[in-house]
Amino acid sequence: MATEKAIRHAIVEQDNDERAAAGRPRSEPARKAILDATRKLLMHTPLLQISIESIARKAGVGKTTIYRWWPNKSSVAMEAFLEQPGLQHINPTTATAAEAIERLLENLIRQLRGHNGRIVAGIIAESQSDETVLDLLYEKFLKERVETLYSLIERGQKEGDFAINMDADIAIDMLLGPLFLRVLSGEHGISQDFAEKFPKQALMALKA
Amino acid sequence: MATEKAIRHAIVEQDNDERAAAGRPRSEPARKAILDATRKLLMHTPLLQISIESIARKAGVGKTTIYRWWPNKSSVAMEAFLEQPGLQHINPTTATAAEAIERLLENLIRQLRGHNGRIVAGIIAESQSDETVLDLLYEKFLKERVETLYSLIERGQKEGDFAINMDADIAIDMLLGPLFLRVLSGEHGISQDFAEKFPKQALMALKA
Amino acid sequence: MATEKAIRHAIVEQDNDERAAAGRPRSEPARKAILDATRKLLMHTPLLQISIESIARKAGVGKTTIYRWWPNKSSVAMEAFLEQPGLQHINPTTATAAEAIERLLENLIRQLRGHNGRIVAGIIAESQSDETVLDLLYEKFLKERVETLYSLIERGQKEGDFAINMDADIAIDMLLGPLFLRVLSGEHGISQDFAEKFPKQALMALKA
Amino acid sequence: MATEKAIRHAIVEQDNDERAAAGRPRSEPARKAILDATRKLLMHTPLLQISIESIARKAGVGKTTIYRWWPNKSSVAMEAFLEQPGLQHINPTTATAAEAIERLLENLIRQLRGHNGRIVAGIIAESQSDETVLDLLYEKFLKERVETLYSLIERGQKEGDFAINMDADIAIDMLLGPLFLRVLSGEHGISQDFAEKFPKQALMALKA
DNA sequence: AGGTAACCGAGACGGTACGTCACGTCTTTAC
DNA sequence: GTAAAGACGTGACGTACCGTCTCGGTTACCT
Repeated sequence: MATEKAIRHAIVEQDNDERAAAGRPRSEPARKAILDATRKLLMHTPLLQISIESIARKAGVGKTTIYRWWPNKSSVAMEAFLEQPGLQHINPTTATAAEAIERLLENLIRQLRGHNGRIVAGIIAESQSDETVLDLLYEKFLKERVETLYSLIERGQKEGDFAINMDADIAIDMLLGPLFLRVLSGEHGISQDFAEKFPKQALMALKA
Repeated sequence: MATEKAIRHAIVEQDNDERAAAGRPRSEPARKAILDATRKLLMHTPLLQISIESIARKAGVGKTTIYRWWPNKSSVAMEAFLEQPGLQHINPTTATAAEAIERLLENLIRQLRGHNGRIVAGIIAESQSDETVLDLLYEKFLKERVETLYSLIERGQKEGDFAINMDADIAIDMLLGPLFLRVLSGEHGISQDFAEKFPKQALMALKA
Repeated sequence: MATEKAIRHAIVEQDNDERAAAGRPRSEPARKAILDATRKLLMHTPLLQISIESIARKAGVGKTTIYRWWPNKSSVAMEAFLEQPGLQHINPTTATAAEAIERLLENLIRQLRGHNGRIVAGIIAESQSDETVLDLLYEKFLKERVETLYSLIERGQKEGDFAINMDADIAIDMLLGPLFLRVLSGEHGISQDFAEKFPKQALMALKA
Repeated sequence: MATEKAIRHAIVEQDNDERAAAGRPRSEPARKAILDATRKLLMHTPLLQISIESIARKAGVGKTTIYRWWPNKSSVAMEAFLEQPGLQHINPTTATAAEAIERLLENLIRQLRGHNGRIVAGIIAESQSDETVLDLLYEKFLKERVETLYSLIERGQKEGDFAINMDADIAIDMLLGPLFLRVLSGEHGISQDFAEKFPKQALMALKA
């Protein structure tokens, strides 16, 4: 059923080129109020302790309006998270694959520090009882970055910069794993020290 | 209060050499029933969806008995998890630091595949709203392994096997991060392919 | 506002001799669909459990169309009930007042057995939180019968058939009370046995 | 399920002679608070418009505590109604059956005037979608009175005071029907005028 | 013929209440 | 003092309807 709603949602999002559907159209103010309220709550409360009711209350919105458009609170949190400015993936264009990966990691670290880290951690936590949430997080946030990393690693290998006997999937895990480990490790997430040292050290590990 | 109980618990566990406290002693059958029931529930249900009530029901035990000895369900799950055979840390004694790390990783992977991975993932998820749980997981399960890795990395660096300009903390993250990433990534956790390739590839990354 | 709508409704019904109002006229098919759907739902569901939404759904009609013409579901149910054939009051013309009353009661019993009884019971029940509904039921269904009974009782008293020291209002209650008591008593409403015996026995009670 | 709870309730009520059941006993203050709150709400609100939540709120009690002991709000209302002083049935002992019936009716009228009438009307209304409620009302309130009337009518017939060709069931309906009709007729229920005249006139109807 | 007014279906909206579940605490009897 | 049992106040769940609203579209009368 979660899937059903997610699909409906996706369809509604996409068929804006066709003529408007019958009935009163979705309220944009309500949508914004919900996502704003969610973002504000996520500032100082772990997702697990946030309830749909508290979001509805804070947004001045009926519970049903939330349930009509999102299957669960993780999805709301995810949309609130993804809608922020500065979260789009930018494909780094640099001379070498190594440099591009370094930029990508720096960028990702910047995006996952502070509140955002807490939010992502909350979503991952919640996903442990609902796989579709995790899939959505991958699809909407990670996929582009992973695919970019994949091609960069291949390029680096072809150009002789990176070890040739290296599984790309595992290499990607070694680039992203430490990040998420820190994000999930509570307290203050990614430290300044880690943010500075990790991209360079990760690259070293890929070198031939 | 969680902390208070955890401490009481620790004391109770350790003062078995002192004279017995007054009153009826703790019921060992009840303790076992609780942990058994928890393990069975964890086989096919994510921790998030398990309730203290369901554990009590399944164990044929009063809720109070659980609350008396554990501060929350994550702690129960953790004790159920740690009490299994084959989970102790074994300090690998081999010729080289590299080989020792490889053994340690292989061992850890073996311990985190299947159900155990789901349990650990559940505990990490739950920890997002309660830091003490994460601390306990580190203390009881990860600490020894991390410390061993730490000294092995230092030894490898001294012996010239590992890169000298490498932050040990980050290196450890690169060894453990991919593991936990897989464990948390749902579905079937650590794949056979990953299990075989990762330890070797991780070591490559440390090499000078 | 309920009153307002009821009044508007009444006007609309009656001013068919005046020139038609501007704008699209009321849709007769929609009106019929609503009343039909209501009747069908009332066959196997108590009024209390029927919702405006379920009527609209079943009738293939917008909720607004119902709210535009009826103030609440009891009014819809009542119109659905009253629109049936065989429910009009027929003033019995017989030699004696006693016989006329007997005919009237027999007729009323016939009209209130089966589904109709359940519907009336539902309307009375609903009326406990909205007096206007009860008023409407009296006005549209009971009034004529009560007035007829009133004059028949007076006639019977004048002709010496009925006790002279008898309050007519109370006498009417004794004629109608048992009927509605049975109708409201659930299960199967008015039994065959009651239907046969009551009119005669009620008359006995009026005799001088 | 309603039945299940009602049965449980009944059992709990009756086995007070056996030894106390395990577990924390039912809270008498909570029970009283619930019934008091219900009575107060019924003073100025029809039962249909009262919600379990409003009762719980007013009583300072959890919703579950109500659901634990009563299957629906009608049952709560009924117990609140029946627990009042002066509602017990008193078997009138007088010289003649006629006088006894007159006393019984006077007593019943007294018990059903004012608020109590509204409450009973609300219960009957609610019962239209749940037969068990009506059964309970009969069992706990009406049964004794009906049985007493039954034997009084028989006695009156034997003694030659009442018409012999009279169905006792229907006679009882003619005694009680008008009462309930008035109670259900909204506004102010049983009028002073009715209260004074009805018992005598009803008796006249039974006379031979 | 075009304008306009009221209708129609669809369905989103802010609400209220539902009946259930689990929480963590408490109060009882029994061991 | 611990244990099982189970009631307690609390609060969130996800659902059903409420009565209102806002759309695009329709249908009749009135210029």
